[in-house]
Amino acid sequence: MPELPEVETTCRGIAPFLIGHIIQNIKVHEPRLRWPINTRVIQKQLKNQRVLAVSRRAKYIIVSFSTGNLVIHLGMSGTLAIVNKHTLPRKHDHFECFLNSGKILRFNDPRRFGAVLFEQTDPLPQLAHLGIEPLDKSFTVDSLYEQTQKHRSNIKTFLMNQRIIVGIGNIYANECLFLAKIHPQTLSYHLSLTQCKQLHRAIQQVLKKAIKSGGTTLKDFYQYDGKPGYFSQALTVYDREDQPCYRCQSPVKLIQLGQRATYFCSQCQLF
DNA sequence: ACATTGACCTGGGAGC
DNA sequence: TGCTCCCAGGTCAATG
Repeated sequence: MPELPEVETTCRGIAPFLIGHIIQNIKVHEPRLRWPINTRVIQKQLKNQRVLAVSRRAKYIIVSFSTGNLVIHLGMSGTLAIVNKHTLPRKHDHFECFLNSGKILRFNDPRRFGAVLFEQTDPLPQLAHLGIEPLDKSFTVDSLYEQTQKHRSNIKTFLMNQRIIVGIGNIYANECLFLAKIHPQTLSYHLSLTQCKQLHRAIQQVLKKAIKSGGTTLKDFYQYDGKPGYFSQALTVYDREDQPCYRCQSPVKLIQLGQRATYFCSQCQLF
């Protein structure tokens, strides 16, 4: 579930509890995530190490140590939480880091699509093929337009392709296209420069606003302190099939694109 | 080199 | 109440 705003929210939330603190112990309750957790390696590399930095790249969270990096992906249903040491583990708590402050960093993930890896190589192999950060200065209208001309898929699938732009998943792809008034089935190379301008603006606006709201909680996502994200209340088309469009009142449509639910207004969003 | 499809998992809701 | 079916925010390997 977690897209860029949720990962960013999580990252900002846990960072103050981690940076400068020492990992005293690690427990792996369930190593069978997307890639199996190598418990022995993680124990050896993290134990008694100080956290130097916490950062985000695409939908990955990177916790840096002098020995290497812990790379965490939340998959579809993963959350990270900071809890006190007496808080009992819940079902699907797969991984825990015990800090010298008495706090625990816990990774919970019912569907186990997430990942926890330790990497010593730089650059990190998981991140090698990732595209541009949409909130970065380098993400410009021109760079977006150039990319749209290079690809053959519809613009919604394009937006979700992590090799092109990172961090946008199904919810925010729908939301961005609604705000930009672009039909999701538009072929990316048919977009005009003007449409790219609108889309560029929409992407930054939607993501920034979602981060401010603490992300979107539909079902599984919670912030590091257990609070939900409040952007759900600001969703304009996602999960609103047959409900009136906030701009023109015509019913929001639902179609499948690239096997994903795609919501849009057929009156407002044009080719 | 692209774009598209199925597979990986569990849980919750709808329908019977 | 309980069963089955379908759906879910992501990614990657295997196809075309």
